[in-house]
Amino acid sequence: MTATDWIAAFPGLKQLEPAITRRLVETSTVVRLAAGTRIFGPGQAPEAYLLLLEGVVRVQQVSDTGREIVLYRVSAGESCALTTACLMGYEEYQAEGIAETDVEAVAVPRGTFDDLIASSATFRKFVFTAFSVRITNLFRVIDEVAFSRIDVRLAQKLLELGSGKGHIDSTHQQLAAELGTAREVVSRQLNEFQRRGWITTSRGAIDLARPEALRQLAAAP
Amino acid sequence: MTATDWIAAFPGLKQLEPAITRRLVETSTVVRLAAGTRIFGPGQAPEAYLLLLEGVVRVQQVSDTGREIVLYRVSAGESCALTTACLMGYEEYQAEGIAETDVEAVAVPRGTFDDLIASSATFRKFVFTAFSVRITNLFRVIDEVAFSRIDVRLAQKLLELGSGKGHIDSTHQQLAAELGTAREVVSRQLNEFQRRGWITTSRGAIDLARPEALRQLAAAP
DNA sequence: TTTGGTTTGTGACTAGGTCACAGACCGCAG
DNA sequence: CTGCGGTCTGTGACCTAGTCACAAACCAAA
Repeated sequence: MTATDWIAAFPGLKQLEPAITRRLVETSTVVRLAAGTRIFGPGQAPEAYLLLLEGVVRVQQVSDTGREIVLYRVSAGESCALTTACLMGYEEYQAEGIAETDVEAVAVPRGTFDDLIASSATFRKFVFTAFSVRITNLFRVIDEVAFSRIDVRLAQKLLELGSGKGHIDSTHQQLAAELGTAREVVSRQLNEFQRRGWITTSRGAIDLARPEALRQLAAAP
Repeated sequence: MTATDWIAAFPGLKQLEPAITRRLVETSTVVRLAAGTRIFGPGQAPEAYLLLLEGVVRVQQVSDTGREIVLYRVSAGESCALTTACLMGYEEYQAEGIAETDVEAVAVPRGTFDDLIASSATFRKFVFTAFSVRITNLFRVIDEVAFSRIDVRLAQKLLELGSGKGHIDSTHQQLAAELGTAREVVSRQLNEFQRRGWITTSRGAIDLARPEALRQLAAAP
């Protein structure tokens, strides 16, 4: 990945006007962050607009009582859109962003970001679409936390995390943090799933034995 | 309120460049909506950027099971920021906006909004700050729904709704929708508050007898 | 093989959401 | 004024989920 061709990784940016593209490429830098790095958090404002080339960033919230909940994830090809709102609005961010894997990203400085927003309708569309997706997503999170049963939510999360390989490397505690619930609750639900033969568990890992059964539960009203 | 002086109602817009101000005033229209009007909702995309001059818009979500939760309110002097994200990103909105009182607002057409974003740093700042505030707020909602006790949340809500006059005109059902919980739960908590002498209740109304007691509960960890 | 940290299991209890239904209250038509 | 229908509130029984305390299992490094 050289400094000049990363634009190709973002479908929404391919249509950018040539002069704009040059400005973007010239002033941005490609940064690498090790897994586990805290990218932003309360009292730690982000100072650049991030476009992810590789890896995953997890955005989560920690309550006063120490319980956690995952708000959303940013993957390759996406931007840290909400971070930007706070970047632009100078508000303090309540959530924190953690590099879940090694991350490679383009850091667009504040000034360039502002210029791009001003001068390119394509870039505006790109940024606002990203916003839009995240916000719709947040609304879904609120809906689920407030109104969905925990077994349904856990089934959904298992399918989401184990998509494809049918295997998940997470502790019960980590799954609880995903859902914003308590570890014991996850343990009990997993036991129930295992009793029904839907999954098999071992320390720090889960295998989906009957994903279709989970899918049926996940689709419950 | 004439068509030319409403800008004064928005502190963030006072610094706008004169040419921009003219453009904004000339292409926007002041609209009036009766209390109860549904301004936007699922399958009903907003087609203008709204700046509230008078009244309150309630943005809420209705779950499949019919339960509701209030996400936030937009008051005079504020903008329907999140709506705009969806307006710009062309995403379908999951939530709905209801005029809670009679509402007077400036409707800025999509084209003008786009022009303003492009040409005025002041307007950008205004819009992004509004975003920022809303998102921070949404994060707080998620935190409270996921981790706060219902008695604490109800006490907070009573104080919020009864600010000043110490009187609230809401049914238990409406309060439940504010918090995303069930009516019975609210009824029981209100009975408990009344038993302690903190409030007095009557059909469709609540009076705060000892707000300082509620405040103490609301501040609980 | 011991030791210490991490992960998981479990029982007892509390908080809160669900269900079913009863009664209270209110405005209004007769 | 008196019923009447609709809305609002109260309540008990029950279920789900979160909390607390503690034990057991597992793993890795000393």
